[in-house]
Amino acid sequence: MTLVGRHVAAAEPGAVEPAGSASTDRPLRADAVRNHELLLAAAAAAFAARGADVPLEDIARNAGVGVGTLYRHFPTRDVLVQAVYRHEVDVLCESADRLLETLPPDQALAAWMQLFVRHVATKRGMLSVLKPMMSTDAAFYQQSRGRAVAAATKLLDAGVAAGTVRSDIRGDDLLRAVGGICMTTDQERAEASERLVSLLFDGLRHGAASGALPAAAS
Amino acid sequence: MTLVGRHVAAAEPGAVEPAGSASTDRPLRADAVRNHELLLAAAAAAFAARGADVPLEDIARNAGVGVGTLYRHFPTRDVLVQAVYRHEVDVLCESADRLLETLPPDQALAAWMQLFVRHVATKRGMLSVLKPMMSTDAAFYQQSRGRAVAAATKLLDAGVAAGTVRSDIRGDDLLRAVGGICMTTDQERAEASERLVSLLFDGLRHGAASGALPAAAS
DNA sequence: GAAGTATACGGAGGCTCCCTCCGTTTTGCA
DNA sequence: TGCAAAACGGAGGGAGCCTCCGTATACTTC
Repeated sequence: MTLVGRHVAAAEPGAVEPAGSASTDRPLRADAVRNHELLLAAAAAAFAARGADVPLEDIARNAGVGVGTLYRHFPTRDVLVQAVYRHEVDVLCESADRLLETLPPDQALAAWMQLFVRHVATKRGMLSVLKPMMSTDAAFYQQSRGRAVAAATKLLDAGVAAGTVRSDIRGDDLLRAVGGICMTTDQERAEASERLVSLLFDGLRHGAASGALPAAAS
Repeated sequence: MTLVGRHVAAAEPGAVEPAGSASTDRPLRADAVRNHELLLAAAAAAFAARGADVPLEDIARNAGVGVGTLYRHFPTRDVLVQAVYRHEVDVLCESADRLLETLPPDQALAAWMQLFVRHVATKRGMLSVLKPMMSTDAAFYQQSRGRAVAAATKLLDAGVAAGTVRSDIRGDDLLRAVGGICMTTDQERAEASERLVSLLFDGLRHGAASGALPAAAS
């Protein structure tokens, strides 16, 4: 998980720094990096538990940090929401690689789909803020989606190569399907989503090549 | 400008009392009716001028009324927003009848289309609140739209009957077109919308049954 | 039209949350 | 080890929210 962008500047929501690349400014001090991460984690938990309207002071307190620090890192509630969102997507996408290293492709895919369900469930509280921002700052969200699609594609491709996953499903289709299931499922019963998604996964295995050329389908 | 949802007490939106019509309960006292209308007017003006985040206290003050009174009539910001919206649609639809009584059908239609432009322009500030509510309470907004379509249809039909408006356009098409123009037009220049809409109107006259060309209405 | 009563009004007050400001602490560098 | 620069923290002044209850006003009845 890369981090350490640079000191987050003005309140421009939309100019969130991609943290990985070396930045033009001097690097953050060690304590600043630590607090940035603590705040991100506390915010994610708070948004998930209590919606996007949680008092920022609570988030600061839970992060073990003063409000001043919170505002220095995230001058605006919107900036914080976006940062949390981006961070969660980062984690999700990176976990795809990690899963591929430790599990057979199809199992990695199954596990990742479940992670995705959790991911969406966690975001639900933020939705009321996220949705308006999606039209305001469409590019940002498009990009996040793109990364998720790339991760899904990678997993699918690995499964196809191993012959354990069918080859006629694209990454964006998969994402749409899983996302749709999460959306329509009852709020409180995330476990229903998980079941439905694992059902979907079984579908993905059906008709896998198993070493031979995949059967045609549409 | 940074919005940020205030701590909003949960309350049932949905039960908005029209106040004008006789209700099943005992009728409102005269001063209550008056204040209800004053508040509605003040809220409409405030939302249009300063967005849906205006302090409710300001609205109360501009209505010449105490906050307590505002909260008695509209326990929630959402309730107030919905009430304003409904009221504006009411006014718009009623004006269709009034225009038909005082003007030739085609001029009534032209005038109404311009009113509609103003209507949309006025609503723009409320959009940030209105949009989320539209998914929450879709039936309500569907119904509002239905009434607007009915009004448009009535005007079109009158024009067709008089032979001054072409007959191949339906009410909902017209509304979609005008609404679309208002949406895509630049925020500040409502006057551009008005010009585009009057252009649209000229199109409506083209191919009308009779060849007579009435003078343009303002 | 006077008296009585249900209704409605108003705004002070208590509370929550926001966000800035600046004295204090920590970090990294020489 | 000493010293800036960077970062921290939280007190404090505002702004809005919403409730509560004493006061005023509108209907009703006689």
